[in-house]
Amino acid sequence: MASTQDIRQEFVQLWGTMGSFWGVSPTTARVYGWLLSQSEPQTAEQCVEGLGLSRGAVSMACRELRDWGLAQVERVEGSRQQAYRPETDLEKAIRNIVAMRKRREWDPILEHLREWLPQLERDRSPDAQVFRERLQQIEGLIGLADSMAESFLKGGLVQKLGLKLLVAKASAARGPRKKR
Amino acid sequence: MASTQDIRQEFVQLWGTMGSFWGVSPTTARVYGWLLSQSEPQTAEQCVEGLGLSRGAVSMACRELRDWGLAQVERVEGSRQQAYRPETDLEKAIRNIVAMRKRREWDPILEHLREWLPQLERDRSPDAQVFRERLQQIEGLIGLADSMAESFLKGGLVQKLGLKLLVAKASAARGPRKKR
DNA sequence: CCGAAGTTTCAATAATTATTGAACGTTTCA
DNA sequence: TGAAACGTTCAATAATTATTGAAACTTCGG
Repeated sequence: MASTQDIRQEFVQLWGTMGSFWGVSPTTARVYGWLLSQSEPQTAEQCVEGLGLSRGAVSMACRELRDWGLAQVERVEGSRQQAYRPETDLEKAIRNIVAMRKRREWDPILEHLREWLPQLERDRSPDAQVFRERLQQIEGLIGLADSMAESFLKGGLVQKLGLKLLVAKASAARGPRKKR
Repeated sequence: MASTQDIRQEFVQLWGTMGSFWGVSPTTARVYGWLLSQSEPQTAEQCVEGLGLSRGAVSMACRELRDWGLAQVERVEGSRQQAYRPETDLEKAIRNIVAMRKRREWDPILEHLREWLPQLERDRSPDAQVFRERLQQIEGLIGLADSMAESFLKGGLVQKLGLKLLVAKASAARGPRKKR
């Protein structure tokens, strides 16, 4: 049967594979997972030992975590060491990630689309017409996603929408029983 | 000034960089972009010429697009060639992508979490306690994301929620004028 | 059944991305 | 001020992922 230590390692590994999902390297994600799995803030040394990474890799991962607002650095009492405290409010963590990816990735795409659309209007060929319509559709959809992201960043979309969905899900489960 | 051809190339390139966003290789994403940018379904040969890719790469990209439900294959009249027609309903496209990623990536994570949680209860140390609470939080949040994804897949979340947001956005723009 | 036209496969290679570790900084305190 | 303890950087290297292209396969008309 798996010990807490085993599960911790498996969790850290799994969490690492999700790195690409939110745009960081597996190592950075693993370090965040490691921090989350511990009750106390961890020093770089502890991360090195726990994860089998090089000193440099831990340093870079922790810096990236700080850039994303996913960890804070603290001084350890009576030592020169630093310890990293993870952001444990996951909704806040997600909000930080969404904000950064939106700024870095979506916003430039929207800009490009809005720059291209007027230029395409000058070409009256049916082919260019279709292309323009497609870009317009894309612009609309990404614009919508952008609004949703913004709304999420401002308030608690998760609270409002999430609760509604959970209630709906619960009542659906209560009513017609699960098939099979 | 940029011609339609130039813009098409830039768009295809940009679209390619978004591949990692939804979990396919840049080439696959570029081929989808190319198909979207054309008014008529394209043969493999046309993709090769338009994108400067090898025959094999186009073949693999198109297969992946079919797997994701993002393109259909059609026979060309009076020829043995095939032509690829892209899914142009973008909401449907997104739904396909969400469905596949959910199945491939989120669902296994949820399974693991639900397998680990009971095992952690046997360890009564305060450390394991904290770890368990963190995993519980994660499980709750991913579970919520899962419900939201499911709701999106079933009905038109975009229609319902999107319209609401668009209206809110429009009225905000009407009221207080844009700053600067 | 043959061969031409087209498509797919996959081992080899190229390109990209992640990781290391040794050298360089910085801080602290005797 | 010096040296020990710790942190950071980045060029070199390793690992991973994407792409090619030549060989194998399929389909179809004659």
